Parts: sequence; structure tokens; C-alpha cells
Amino acid sequence: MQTTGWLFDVYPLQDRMVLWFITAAGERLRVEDGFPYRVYLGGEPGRVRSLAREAGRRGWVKRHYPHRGRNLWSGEEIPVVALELASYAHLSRLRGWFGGLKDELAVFNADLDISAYYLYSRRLHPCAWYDLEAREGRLAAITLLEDPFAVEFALPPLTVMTLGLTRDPLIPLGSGNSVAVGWEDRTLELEAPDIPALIGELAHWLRRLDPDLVLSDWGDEGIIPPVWQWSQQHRAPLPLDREPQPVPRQFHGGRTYFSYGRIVYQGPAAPFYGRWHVDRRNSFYYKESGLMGLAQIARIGQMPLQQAARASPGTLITSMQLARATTDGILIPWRKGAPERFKTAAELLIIDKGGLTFMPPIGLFFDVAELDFASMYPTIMTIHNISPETVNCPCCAGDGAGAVVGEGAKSVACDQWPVISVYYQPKTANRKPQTQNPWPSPHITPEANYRLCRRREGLVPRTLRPILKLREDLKARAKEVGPEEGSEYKDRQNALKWMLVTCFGYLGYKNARFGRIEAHEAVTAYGRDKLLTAKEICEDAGFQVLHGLTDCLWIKKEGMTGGELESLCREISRATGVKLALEGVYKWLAFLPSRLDPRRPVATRYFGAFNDGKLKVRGLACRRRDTPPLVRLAQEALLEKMAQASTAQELAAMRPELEDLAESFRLRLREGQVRPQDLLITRVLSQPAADYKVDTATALAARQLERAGIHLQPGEKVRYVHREPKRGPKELRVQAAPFLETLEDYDLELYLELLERAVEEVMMMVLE
DNA sequence: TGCCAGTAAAG
DNA sequence: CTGCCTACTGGCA
Repeated sequence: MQTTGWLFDVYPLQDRMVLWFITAAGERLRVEDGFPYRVYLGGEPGRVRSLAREAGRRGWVKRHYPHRGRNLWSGEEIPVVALELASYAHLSRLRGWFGGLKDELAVFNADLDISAYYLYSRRLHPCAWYDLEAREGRLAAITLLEDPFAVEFALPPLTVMTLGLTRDPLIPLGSGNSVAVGWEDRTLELEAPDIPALIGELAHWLRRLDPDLVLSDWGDEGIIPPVWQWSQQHRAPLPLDREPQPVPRQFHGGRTYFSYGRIVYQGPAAPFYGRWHVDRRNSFYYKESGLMGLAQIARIGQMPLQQAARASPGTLITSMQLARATTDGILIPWRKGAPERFKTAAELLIIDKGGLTFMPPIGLFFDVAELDFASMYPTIMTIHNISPETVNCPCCAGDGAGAVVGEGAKSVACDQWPVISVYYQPKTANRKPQTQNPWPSPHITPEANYRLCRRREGLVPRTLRPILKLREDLKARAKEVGPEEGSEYKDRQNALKWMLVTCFGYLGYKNARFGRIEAHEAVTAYGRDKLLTAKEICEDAGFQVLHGLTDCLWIKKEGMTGGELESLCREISRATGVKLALEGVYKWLAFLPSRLDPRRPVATRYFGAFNDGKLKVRGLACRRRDTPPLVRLAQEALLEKMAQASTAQELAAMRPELEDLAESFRLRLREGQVRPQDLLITRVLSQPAADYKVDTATALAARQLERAGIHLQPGEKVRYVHREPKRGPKELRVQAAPFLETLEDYDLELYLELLERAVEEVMMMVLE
């Protein structure tokens, strides 16, 4: 049978892959494809062959044969033996066996996700159209019909069913919570106490609607696990999957991990087989960029959509690097064992120089332009060829570039590095001459003088290049079609942004598959260099540089014009190789002082209004998730009002009105005209409730929940209201959500204080 | 009052 | 897919 189909779902089953397509005619088509998982083994040839034979005798390996693959680090082709697994279940046994051997074995491609490995090997992309031929349910031929990096693509029509809880997700299903099922514009509440009836109803609607997509709130943790467990207990069939064969379904518990310096909790996953289950409360990418964003990253990340929905940006970018490597014939080293040791203080010093900061002057400024480098770090990696294997590569070692490289350079540099935060005094006279040659040679990195490969383009640049291109195209397209139709393109480019940001972060992680500290260091060094170059060009053009932060500059000049700014951007883009764009011109912009030392500015707290009336607010109370909604609303209301003013006079004239606004919020608090939800403070639990040494409100709230039988993992959120403080024991100082029905009072003083700080934060910039 | 545990932001 | 730095608050000795 020949047909055109859109690749919808992919998953492994015993020794083969199952693929679901939505055909052009709207049919849901299931086909199987035999795919042997291949592990590659390198080392002493005789020993490798005998190990392969032994694995065959044990029944784990179906066949083995000599093969050649490329070593990531040297770029050279090396002989290996390919082992084809008899069943996917043998993969962990094989790994366990290899792990126990004492040999100097090089094991490759042993820890890849099976679906992703299949997609890489077959060069298939989910959510794309194919010409395919199937015989007796087996895939016979398949041809990709579109460019996975295309700006335009669409989803076929999907049948959608929604699932949700009727009450707070912390209340378990069956202990006061119920399920809400929705389709088209209808919703139905299914009462939980009568369990067989609930399962029956749910099964009925799944069968009747046969949804392609089940879009849930809290489905992964709150709905599917108990519902599935009940269906097993009561032997009541529940067709979560389209897959006719029995599938393994276990709800492995959630994970807590660190990412970008903060603790994150990822709940357990409950994927379906042959249809999509996306829990929008358990999906970073859905929250960030919706279903089109998910489809976008599944396509280019070559990862089944349900996996992509639950993946972090790091997983996605790693998947793209693995896909690139597989396609290029690069062998992927097996990362066995536990994470490595923590970084030493010296290593931290090396990595964490980070972005350059020019400190802003405190106060209110008018007619300020903001210039931002677009995707600065990923662009640097791409144009300078920075990748783990290109830094001080062996292949260019003899080229006599004349630079100090490698181990030596690292130890020299430490004390010589400049202070990263420069207390910058804006100046218009006595400018330094422009840097002539910002780096000694295009192949030698600034500061540390590492040598970059000039023979091979690195894996990271090869991976990033098409993503950067697509993101630029999507941005341009969004601008072209306007805000209405542009939102879909914006969502998609936003999804890509997170992959790009994380790619840089991953270079600095020892434990990342493609990380290397020197590469990370090289990127930030180029970044500092480029920001400095930009500053100097601005000053040469007569601009005053007020503030700079990693990849942004805030500048001003009397009587500056749009054209002048555009040509300034062009010049800097040309000089640095990274596109610098005008973010906008502010009518007014405020840089805030430190709260601890009011004479000192802080780099990351500022707010202002652009010429078009749009606000940009960073670091203020309303941007923090631990600010109660009432306080956030108050600050936002003040800012919205202020955004209407253009001049110092207009702003000053607004003062009485702003005072009234603030007073109205104070009054609401004093008179108790607030809903408990508006007083909720949300915080992330950094450790198990019992481990807290200090009785912070967070710890008290978490313990209160524990007593009610609700156990939160580190990385999960706690929400609570501060109660009247003088009412006896500590346990009563806060009241945790969801138990707010019984809330009798709140700590008026504390909330007034929080409100006052938020008001003061913005009002201090409005002159009397 | 000072120290330090705990938490969050912008890039 | 696994420990940025800096600013700030508040409990506790």
C-alpha cells in the first residue's frame, strides 16, 4: 500500500519500532519497522571479536560484523565491531556486562534512547509528511517530503480531548477531587467516589472520541496513575492507548535535579501509545510555546512529541547533537557510571567569569536606546567554530600558530583576568582609541588564547547553524505577517531560543555529553570582547553608554535619530560578526539602586517605557514568583499608569494619581477585601521538608502539608499565606494552599510591608 | 547586631 | 542529561 502520511507517534515494542501516521485521507495508520539496536565496540580486535561471540552465545546479540566509525575527538575513522541486539530488553544486560569487564573497552552508542536512535538512523523527523509504502503492516519504504527546518508547516486536523481535576491538584483523586473531561466546547465532571463508574465513563469517552491528543492538567501525576491502577484492580478496560498489543506501563516516580543553578522537579510521565498525552502542567515547552512549539522541537530534535513535551531544553539540544553525530557517522561514547565529582573552587573561577557588565548610573533617563546582540553565544560558537572537539584539537596542533595553548595557558591566566564587573562611569570625552584587532588571530581565543580547529567544523556549530537560521527566518516571518498571525511563528522561535541558550550552558558542564570547560570559557571570552567592541564603537560615534549586560547595551545621545542607530547597529554587527539589533528607544528608563547600599546600582533591576508605550520590566517585585498576586497587581497597575508618561514633567504630574492607586491597594488589604489566593506566596522547595534547619515560612508550609499527608519533593512548589503572627505556635504562622477555606486572618503588617516595598520600588523614580 | 541559610532574577 | 553569580530577606545566636 502506497500512501502519504504525517509521522505522528513512534515507540519501541520488544524488537521492533511501531510508527503511527495520519494519512492524507485522515486515516490513523499503524506500521511496524524492524530496527536492530546497534552498539559499537572498539579496542584490541581479537578481544572485541571474542566478546561479540560471547554476547551472541548469551542470546543478547543477534549478529555482529566489522564496521568503521568516526572518533569525535580526533575526527579519524576507526575500526569497530557492530553488535545487533536481539531485543531492546537486552540493552541493559549488555551494558551491565560491559560495565563489569576490566578491559580497556571503547563502547559506543550504548545509551541512546531507542526511539530517538531509530529516528536518527532512519533520518526520520516526527511531525513531518512522508511518502510511504506498507506491506502487511510493515514499513517497506519511506521518503521525507519536506524540509524539517522549513519555516512553514502545519498540523493535520487532530481530535482533542481535555482532562483536568475539579479541585487543587494537591488533593488526591478519590479523596475529594474529581476528573473533568472535555471535548469541543463541552465538559463533564466524573465523580471519583464511584470508581468502577468513573473508569467506565472515561473508557466510554476515550472509545467514542478516539482522541489523537489528550491535553491534560496534572494528568501525568494526578489523574492517569490512579485511574490506571483502578482499572487494573477492577479489571475494567481503559483504552488509553491505540496500540493493540500490551504495553509496558509503569509510573516511575518524579525526578529532582539541578539545572542552571536551580532545583527543578519533573513529575512522572504517563505517555500513551499511538495517541498523544500532553500534560500542560508538566511540560516546559508546552507552557513556553504551545503545541506548535512542541511540534517544532519534535521535528528538528528528532524525538517523539510526547517525549519532547516532557523534555528539558538540554535534552532537546543534546538530542540534536546526537542526531548530527549519528548522521555524520560519529561514534557516541558511552557515558557509564554516576555523575562526576563536584567542581572545585578553582574550576568554578575559570568557568564563571561569564558575561561582562557595565554598571548603570542610578536614576531616571530619557530617550535611551537599547541594542541587543541576537543569539550572541550560539552565534559565537558557530562563527568561531567553538565545540568540545575543536578547542586545542590534535589535528591542528602542529600548525605553528605560535600561541600558548592547553594546560599552560589555563594556569597562567587566573590572576591576570580583569575584574568582571566594571563600575562604569559614563563619559563622552577622553575616549580610548578603538580596539584594532580584537583577537590575536581568528583562530586564537581572547584572554585564554586557546587554539580553535581550522580543519573541521565542530559538532556544536554544525548543530547550531540550521537552528540559528530557522530562528532568524521565524522572527522575520513573524514581523512580516503582524502580531495576529505572527504568534505561531513567535512561539516556534521561542522554543528554539531555549535550545540555543542551553547549548551554551551545557558546554560548561563536565557531565554533559558534549561539554568542555575550555569551550565554555572561549565563548564567554569572545562575548566580553564583542560587548567591549560594541561599547567602544558607540562611544566613537558620540554615544554615551549607560549600561551593558552580557549582550545588551543601553546608550543615548542628544538628538539621535533612527537612521543613526540603524547604521550604528550595522557597524557593530560587521565588526563583531554577531547581529546587533535595536530593541527599542525608551521614552524613559529607570536604573535602580541596591537595597542594601542605596548609593550602589544593581545591574539587573530596571524598568522603562518604550516610545510605543510598551513596558520593559526586569528584576522588580512583579517579576518574582514569590510576590503575592495582590502586590504584583499593584505594582503592575502603577507601571501601566507610568507608561503613559513621556517626559519628566508628565511623570511628576502623575504623582498624586499614583499615590491614590497605591492607597487603594492598601485599603483593600486593611479592609480585608482580598481573596486568599491573592495573598499566596509561591516558593520552590529546595530540600525535603524535614531537612530545613531554619523555620522559614516555606519550611513551615511544607511541614503543614506533610501533616495532611501531602509529601512534596524538592523542586516542587509550595504556596502559603502568612497568618496573624502573634497567634501562638509556629505551626500556625502560615497556612498552606490548598487548605485556605479555613483561613481566618492574615498578617496585615507583613502584606502592607510587601506592598509598600513594591510601591516604593517604582515610585522612588517619580520626582515630587 | 551580625552571620548565614534560603531563595530568586537577568543574561 | 546532574551545583552560574549576585542581591536580598529573615531566622537565629
